[in-house]
Amino acid sequence: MIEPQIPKGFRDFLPQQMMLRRDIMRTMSAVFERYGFVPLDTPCLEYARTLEGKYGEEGDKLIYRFEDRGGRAVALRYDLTIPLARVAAMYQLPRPFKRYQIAPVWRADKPQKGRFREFYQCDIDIIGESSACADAELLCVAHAVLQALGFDNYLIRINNRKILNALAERLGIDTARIPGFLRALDKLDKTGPGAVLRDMQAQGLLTGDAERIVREHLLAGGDNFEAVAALVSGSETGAAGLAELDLIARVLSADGVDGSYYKRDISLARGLDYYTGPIFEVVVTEPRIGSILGGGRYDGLIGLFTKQSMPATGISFGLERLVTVMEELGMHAQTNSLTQVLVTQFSDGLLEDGVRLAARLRQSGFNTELYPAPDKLKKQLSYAAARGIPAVVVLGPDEARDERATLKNMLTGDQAVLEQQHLAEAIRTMLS
RNA sequence: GUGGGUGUAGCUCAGCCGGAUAGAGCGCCAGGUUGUGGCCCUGGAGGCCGAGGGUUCGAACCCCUUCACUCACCCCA
Repeated sequence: MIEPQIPKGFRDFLPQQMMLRRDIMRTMSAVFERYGFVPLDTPCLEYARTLEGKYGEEGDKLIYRFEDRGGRAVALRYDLTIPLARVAAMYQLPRPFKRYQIAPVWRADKPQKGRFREFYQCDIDIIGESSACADAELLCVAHAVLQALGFDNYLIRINNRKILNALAERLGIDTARIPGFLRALDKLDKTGPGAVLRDMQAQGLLTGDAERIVREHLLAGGDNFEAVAALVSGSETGAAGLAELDLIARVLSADGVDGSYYKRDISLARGLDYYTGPIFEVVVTEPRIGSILGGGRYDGLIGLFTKQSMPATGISFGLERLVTVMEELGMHAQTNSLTQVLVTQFSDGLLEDGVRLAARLRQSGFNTELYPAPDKLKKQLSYAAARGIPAVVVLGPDEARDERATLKNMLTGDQAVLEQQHLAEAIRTMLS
């Protein structure tokens, strides 16, 4: 006997969980399509060189990489963005190109709460449009998806790499050290200003008057976004970044997104190296699970795969995290079955009658099961009750003799004997 | 990659300083009700106490090793 096991960080999705996941994916797809996004899929396997060097030092270590039988270096996709960039470079797509993709990605990470080695991302991206209007639309979609799923307790954090770069420049931090600067800054709401300052000092980032500026503008408390904005508005990059965020706010507001759902946040940095403009993250307050969505503009990325450079922006929902939050908050009714009607089987002699009746009910549009054996009625009713099947049709010798059947409502316990030809109508009424 | 925690029935767990046939609740199966679920009552099945080694008269309990799971850090969805 082989001990049944699955690799660490990988999971089976049993029906109960699969139904929740499927519902979330359907809701998302519907919203995506309502905003004009079209579906796309790419292989799970890419050549390693396609993925490597795109995610920063930490990211590269988490790529599942191996050699195929022909000795080629291949890798499981780490996200959906790089494969999209590859696609955008390989095909002549109409632009702006708006696609969505819901698919698993793999990271050789150590699993923990809400974090797995195989997990699903749900991405929307807009390629070929440099206006921040495109970024804003992504956030409108994000908001619409979360609303459609029943979320209310979340915050869309918005920042801009241009502003951060202008800030770094103002502080005299050279380009090579910006990632470390951002990493330190990103921890502001987690570890507090003191720790951030110490981190920056330890990295030797703060020379000249930089430390004073950081203390007074970034870590002083109050509206540090405004303070930094004032600091960088003189620089061309900084001003451009600020203008983009203004445009985004205008679009969100006009789309009817309440101001309480989003916030400009100077400490949002995002880990990936490839972001160049507006960046986003959505956090939920209740289960502390990190972000449920992340993304931003990556204008330079597609240029890595083709001479023709192309602006692009995108966001990614973490399906697992949405599921975790929805489960912990009891936001979704759990079901064990999608069956609407169970036809009981009374005895061998009534087998064909049962099959025929079930077939007719299916033709009428009901998800219908015929109980698979002539067990005791008690057992058949328990089967329906345990799965939450709302309607049971009992077809015994008495009923069969004169083309009738007993319809039982499992929620109320009510039942009635009906002509078989009136069953469908009665079930429809019962289920509505 | 670093550091904690936990492994006992299908599930959630109890089992005090080592002591006899290892327990509970839930679930499952059967019966009470030979054509009726949920509630109630009765009974039943189901455990190499994660694995290996050691200490001991005696180990689920103590020690070592190992594996698995889990949480946190780093980073991220």
